[in-house]
Amino acid sequence: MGRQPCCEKVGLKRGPWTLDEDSKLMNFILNNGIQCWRLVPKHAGLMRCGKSCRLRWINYLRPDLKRGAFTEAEEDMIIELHSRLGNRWSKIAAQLPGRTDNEIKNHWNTRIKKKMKLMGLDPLTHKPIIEQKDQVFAEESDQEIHQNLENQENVTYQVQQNSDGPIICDSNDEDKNYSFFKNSEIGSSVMFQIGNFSMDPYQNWMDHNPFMWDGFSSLGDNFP
DNA sequence: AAACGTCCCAACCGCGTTTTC
DNA sequence: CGAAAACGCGGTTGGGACGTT
Repeated sequence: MGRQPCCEKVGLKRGPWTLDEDSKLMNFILNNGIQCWRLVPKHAGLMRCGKSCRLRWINYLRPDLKRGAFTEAEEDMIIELHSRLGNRWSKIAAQLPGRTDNEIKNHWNTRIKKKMKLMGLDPLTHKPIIEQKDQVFAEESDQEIHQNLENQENVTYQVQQNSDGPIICDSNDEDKNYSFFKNSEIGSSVMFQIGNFSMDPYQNWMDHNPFMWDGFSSLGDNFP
């Protein structure tokens, strides 16, 4: 023995909701609340399954939905939350009043992903995308890293402007310039903790670059 | 104006978890 | 306690809207 089936599977309507269906569902829920989604379509006079009613209510009919375009602040928050929570859209939506998980997911897939790629960031990892020419640096630098490892603890580079945008320069060797930090502030310094470098230069970059959403760390441990 | 391509989003699908019997 | 349905979530898709050729 288990639960009763949620609805009769035959004869159910699918596809886009009509105004009449919306009206019936809205009126029923506003007058009766939600006790059991299985019973909602039956009592509201709808030929839909409870699951479909639930989705329609949550994503479209709920009176507290904000609707309209996402603001810059909302986008920033989504990016930050995604970097911490990954594709846990319902958790992300819980931090954005009036927005649904479906809405945020759609916005992420259609807008924010592209925006991040344009910024040179991988939407999956939120870390800079290493281009082909940078990979040459990464490969060449491996040997150098190990040489430095024997000589000093930290290596400092400075971010400078050239015709192609920000580059970092080895402060100890003016001939060595690397087009690596495209979103970095001109004049800032970059210090690698050489002692923590591994054999994999790509992993080194992932683990030790100093530009990883530091501004968001203030949000602390308020998230589950 | 028509054909085609791209974008966007509502809705569906399938799966893991929770709840109920 | 196990079985089965409800629930909730994330991935995917269908098709309308819009832009481009």
